[in-house]
This record gives sequence, structure tokens and C-alpha cells, in this order.
Amino acid sequence: MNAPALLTSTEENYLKAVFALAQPRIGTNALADRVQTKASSATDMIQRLAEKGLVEYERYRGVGLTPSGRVAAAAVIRRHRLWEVFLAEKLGFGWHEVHDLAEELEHVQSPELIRRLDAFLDTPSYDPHGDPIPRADGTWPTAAGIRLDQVPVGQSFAVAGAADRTDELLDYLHRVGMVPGTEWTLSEIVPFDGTRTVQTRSGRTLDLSALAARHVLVQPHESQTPNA
Amino acid sequence: MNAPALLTSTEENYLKAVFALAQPRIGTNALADRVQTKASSATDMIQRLAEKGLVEYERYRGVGLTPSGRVAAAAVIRRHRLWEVFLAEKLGFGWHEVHDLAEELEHVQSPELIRRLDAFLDTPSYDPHGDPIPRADGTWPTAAGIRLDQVPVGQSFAVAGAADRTDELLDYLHRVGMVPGTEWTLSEIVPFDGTRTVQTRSGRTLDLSALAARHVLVQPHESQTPNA
DNA sequence: CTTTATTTTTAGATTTGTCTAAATTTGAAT
DNA sequence: ATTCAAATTTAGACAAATCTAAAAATAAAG
Ligand SMILES: [Mn+2]
Ligand SMILES: [Mn+2]
Ligand SMILES: [Mn+2]
Ligand SMILES: [Mn+2]
Repeated sequence: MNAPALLTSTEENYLKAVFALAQPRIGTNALADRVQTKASSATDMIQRLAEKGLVEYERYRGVGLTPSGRVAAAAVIRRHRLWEVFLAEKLGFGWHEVHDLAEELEHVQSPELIRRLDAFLDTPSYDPHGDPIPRADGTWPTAAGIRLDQVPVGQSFAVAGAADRTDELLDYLHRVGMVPGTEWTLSEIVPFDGTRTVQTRSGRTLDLSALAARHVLVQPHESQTPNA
Repeated sequence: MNAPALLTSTEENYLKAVFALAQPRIGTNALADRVQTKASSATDMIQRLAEKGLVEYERYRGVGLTPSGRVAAAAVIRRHRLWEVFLAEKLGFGWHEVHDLAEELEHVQSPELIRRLDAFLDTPSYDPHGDPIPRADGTWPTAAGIRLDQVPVGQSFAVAGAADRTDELLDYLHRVGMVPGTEWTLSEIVPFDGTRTVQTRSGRTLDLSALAARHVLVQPHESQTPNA
């Protein structure tokens, strides 16, 4: 049971990609796509990770994480998301800007650094995108919320996160002010196309397409049933 | 006048080493020593940096920085020392622990990150070791202080830094409480061997060898000439 | 001035991560 | 069953960074 050998930044990036995409396995092309490389390179790396016991790999059949691979991936994701919280909360970056920076910071190797960063940030459970931050013991907080398209009319809620990390989505939500922590009430659902109208306490209203609503995660408040 | 091409972590580490050691030139062995590698590897890297115009290199004659090499080195040192301040001030690391972590963090490439980190730390002028932090415009604050062995008896002062970064020195000073920001008065110099006795306002005294005194940088207060 | 010791550079090999192009395998469609 | 297209793997090459061992230049002694 020797301590897990240190991984390179590249290996860590591949592990995260396998974690994100494997259900329970993922093919070489999709993986290569995710880590911005070619399928042949992905095959190479997968074979090396398989020898280290981090992924289980069967030729032509795809790749998945082993238990120890899952542990390693969770550690990287923990670092990534803690840095994202730091960048957003302490340095004032927008949620659409933090990912690329965290992608580099996550590879700085030091358990003590992460312990102290975690404490400095008051042990957050979710990152600025609403994604759960694995705990130091490897367990995961439960998902941050439900999708806005599943909220009934009249319900008020706080924005908890976004369902994916594309720049288009994050920039849009940032621009219209639907960022984590803001408070809204769903005032209408247009039957024709599912468009949602939401409003702030101060009365500002905003229309969201059904597609957009499907990509916003929210935390509903206890329902103040309008009239009993 | 294209923007300076991005440098690898390794190139940045070599540049810092040349900056630290070249006065005005440094040999391959000393350089290799500093970056923990072999002379042959250092030669390779130097030749590549020379082609990029960052060092001036003459075979068998040693290597020094060009003006643009000095600019690049200052930028790396700025990042390194800002991260050191962050680690010490915000995360509570001791001054003897911050260097190795900063050695990694300094390579994260993002001008905006450094701008915001600098502001978050209130634009510090010195790092936890008392070394000056190059400003965003590339200029340098003046040195933090004078050596303790040059302070006269009766003089009070604040510890500003250490004259080198060896673990032995930093651990020792940390253990006896002579860390940056602490206040002392020099009460005696033993004529025989130059031992210094210093004391805190609360009366705690501490003896420092002449050797140790030579490695502590201090900021003297205006002299309260004991009796006019 | 020669010889010797030191420093520095080259030559050749290795590891990591990547690429293109060619060869295999798989799975789906006739 | 054949044929075909897509996915995947191999083969071979390359750049970055490193190493060891051998060659070359410089500096120091004699
Ligand atoms: Mn990354
Ligand atoms: Mn995130
Ligand atoms: Mn470094
Ligand atoms: Mn320092």
C-alpha cells in the first residue's frame, strides 16, 4: 500500500475527463475531444493509466475508472473547485472566467495547501457553477438543486448553478443576472413554447426560453402556497 | 513587436536562476546547480534562451540576461513573491514553508490573475522573507533594511527579512521568534565574539551569534539617543 | 611552454506527450 | 455472409527536457 505515485498534470486532466464522461465507459474519440488531443494520443495515455491501475481498459471497448482512479479524480476535482471558489469569492472573478485558471491551479501538488485553502474559504460545498466539491474524505455533497424547468409557477427560488459549463451559457446567464445566489420567483410559463418569466423581489422581470430554463439549477424555497 | 512568446515553467526557472546569479555572467555549473540539473542540460536550455533573445551567451564564457530577459525574470519573481505573501498572510503558512509552493504557483500564466491577487493583498512591497516585489511596471522597491550586525547598541528595530533562503536559517529564526514584523532592541554586543543580545519590549532576551546577526535584515527606528 | 585539472560543450540515448498516416477491429447495412 | 463506414489502435516521427559519457576548450601549475 505505497502512497499513490504523483501524477502529471496531463494524467490528472485525462482522469477528470474519464470521470466526467464514463458511464461507465467512454470511447477514445470522445475522450480525445475532451482533452483537446487526438484519439491516438488518448489511446497512449489510457494504456499508461491502465498500467498504473487507475483505469480499466479493454482494447476497442472503451475505458472507465477503477476505484483508485475515482479517488484520484475526486482529489483533482476537489482542488479545481476550491480554486474556483477562491477566484470568484476572494479575487472577484466572474463564474465564466474561473474555469480556465482553475484548470492550471488544480495541478499544484500540496495536501497542506488544499487543507488551508479549504479552511480559508470556510469549507464550501459548491463551486461558483453550482457543482459539488468533493470533501477531504472523498465523499460528495448532494446535487445543488433542481432544474428551473421543473419548478411550478409561483415558486420562489435561489439560483444554484448551471447545468453545463459552455461559455455561451455562462456568458448569457451572467449578462442577464441569473448568477448563483440571486433570488427569483417564477411568475409564468407560456404554454405554447415553455418560455419562463421570472422576476426579482424588486420587480425586474426576465424571460427565459425552455432550453435556457433546462440549464439553470435552482434551490426552491419552502413553498408559500399563494392561497391555501 | 509581437508579444513575448509564452515561456515554459522550465524556461522561467532558468531565467530566475540567471537573474539571481549573474553579476553580470554566470557559468554553466553554478547555473545547473541552482536549477537542480546537470551542466549539459543547462547548456542546452541556455542556447534555446539565447535564440529567444532572453540571455546573451558566449560559448565557454558564461551567460547573462538581456534587457528583455530581465523584464521576463522580474515578472516571474513578481508572481513568486506575491504568491508567497498570499500563502503567509492569507493561508497562515510560515515563511520557511512558502517558497516551494510559490515555486509552482508562479508559473500559472494570467496577467489578470496577478493583477487581482496584487490588489487582494493590498499591493505589498516585500515578500515574507523581506525581499522586494517588483512592481507591475517592472521597477523595484528599495531593499528592505540593513544587516543586524551593522546596528549600534541601544538601537531598536523591526525585523525585515533574512539574507538568504536556506531552511537552516529560516527554521532557526522561526524557532526563536525573529520573524518579519517583530520589534526588538539591541542591548549588547559581546566584544569577544560579536554575539548580539536583543530583547523585546516585554523583556524577553535572545542571544544571536555574529554569523546569525549577519543574516538578519532589520529596519531601524529613529534613534532614541539614550542620553543626549 | 607543457602538462594537468577544471569547466564546458557535444554526442547519443531516454521519457513524456504529441502528431499523421496506415492498419485493425467493430458494428451496421445490405 | 459480404461490404462498408466508423471507431480504434499501431507504426513511425518529432519536440522538450533530461541524463551519461566522451570530447574540447580554458585556466592553472609546473
Ligand atoms: Mn487541468
Ligand atoms: Mn466549476
Ligand atoms: Mn518555479
Ligand atoms: Mn521569497
